[in-house]
Amino acid sequence: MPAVIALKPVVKPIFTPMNQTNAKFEVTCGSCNLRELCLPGGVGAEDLDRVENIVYARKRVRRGEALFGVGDEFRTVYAIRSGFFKMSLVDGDGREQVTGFFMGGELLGMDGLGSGRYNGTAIALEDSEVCVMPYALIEQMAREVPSLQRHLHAVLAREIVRDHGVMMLLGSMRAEERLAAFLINLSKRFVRRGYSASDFHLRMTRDEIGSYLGLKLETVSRLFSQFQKDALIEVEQKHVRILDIDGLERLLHARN
Amino acid sequence: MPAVIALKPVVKPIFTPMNQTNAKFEVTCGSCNLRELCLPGGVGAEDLDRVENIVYARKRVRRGEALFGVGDEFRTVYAIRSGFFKMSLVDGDGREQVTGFFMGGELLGMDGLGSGRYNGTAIALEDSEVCVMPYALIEQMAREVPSLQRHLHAVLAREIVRDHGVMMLLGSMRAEERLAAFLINLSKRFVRRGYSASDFHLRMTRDEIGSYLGLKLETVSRLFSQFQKDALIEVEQKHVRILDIDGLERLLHARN
DNA sequence: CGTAATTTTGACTCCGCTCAATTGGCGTGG
DNA sequence: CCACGCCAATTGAGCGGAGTCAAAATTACG
Repeated sequence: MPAVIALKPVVKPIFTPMNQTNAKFEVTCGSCNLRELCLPGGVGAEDLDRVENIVYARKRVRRGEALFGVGDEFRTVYAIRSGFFKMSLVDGDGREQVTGFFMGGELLGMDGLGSGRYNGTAIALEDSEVCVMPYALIEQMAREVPSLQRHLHAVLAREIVRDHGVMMLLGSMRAEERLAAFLINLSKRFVRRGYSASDFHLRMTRDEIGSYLGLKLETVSRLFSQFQKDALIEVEQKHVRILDIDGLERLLHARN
Repeated sequence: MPAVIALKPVVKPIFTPMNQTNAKFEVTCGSCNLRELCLPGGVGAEDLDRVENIVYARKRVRRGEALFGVGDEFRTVYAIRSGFFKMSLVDGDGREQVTGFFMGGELLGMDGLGSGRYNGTAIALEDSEVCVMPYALIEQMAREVPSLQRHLHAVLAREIVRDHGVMMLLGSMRAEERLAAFLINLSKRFVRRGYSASDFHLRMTRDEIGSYLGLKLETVSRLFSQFQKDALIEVEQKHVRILDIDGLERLLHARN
């Protein structure tokens, strides 16, 4: 604890609270129901009170707003407390690529760590709240708490593994397989957070889904219609109900 | 130093030298010309002699052999001392996806860190030599040497950024743009290692290039032929000479 | 309540895939 | 050393899946 307190002054002046009430937190990591999914994942109770001090502030991000943008100086990592985000890249020619969708307990901004600047833009797809964790504090704490260090590495590695999965999806699946994989993935992640596995609200547009899956929005829309015709799902705008998850799985694993 | 020595016995029994002479290293990190690209990248001279102890052994891998395979227990990270590797994934249906090609100074195996098992297979595309670095040692040393910790994180983050680049490539580029991007990327990496930017030997097959780029081998072959017809490159089997790098760049950034 | 944004659907096109045949390299063994 | 066989690469012909362009329908939002 003392070491952390000692470090804070160094970091503090940099982080001027941007727009919101963040002084005292109603919820600490210890009582946060997303803890297991989040950065303090593998940290035992004995170290948790120290690790909690990593959370420097809370920040609200309104739907449509950017949490950070490409090229912004990297200083902090964000944990999603509530809400939903997309991460995207734009190359020199204005081409957008959505690299992922993120929900409660997941971490944003770690890719900035390589170059000192965020490599992509994080945009809230609904009103959200994040925990602000200065990287300097994480670094410091990771040295002192091995379980945190281990978990931090695991989180980074898991992001790499996830990306490889997306590469496989983009590199070797057909359009309908991609959408099936996408729906199954969303379903699983909702379940882990206590929501329905079969009934959920898409927070992103067809265009954003298409960008993520390497398809055009028209193709995504057609596939939704076709899945509905095949009694795999029910879609009404952004509301999706999965009727036949096994059917989706079969579609996904169908050789050819 | 004492701490490291103390740790070694714990780890040692696990790592029985597999097939090669690895007792004494002719080359240490300090005198390795790939150091800047490698794990000890940002580590100053004062800490280098300690960090060097991370390299537990050297290992030779013959062309075609696997350095590790999917599902193998994760214990070590490998740094490529010489040679060339491909990393690939196979999903349940036998579908292969090449997730990357790796050369001198680059790290292999870090994705295993998330789950305790390697997530993909690393196969040597030419006779190669790697430095074997037990993760337990890296972890330990990262706690003691902040510059190593920082660099380790940076390396992980850069892999994520790289993967996002590939996602953009797969998700929103046309075939010829993909191949142009691929050639430009290879060229840059060869240059950093002191090889020719314009004249190199592809160590992978058309099929492997295709897998990486989300294309079929026939398409890759046709594109090589077309690039040659357009006087952008000269190809003869695995030998490539870039004649017009600007032309390739233009092709890459041509909107539509 | 009106305007903009998103989604759906249709018709047509074209890029990259499939299938197939041929050529070329390279290592192995007679 | 050459012939054989195997694997990699090239090239062609034809096809089909996803993209493009366009218009209409529905919804979201100020």
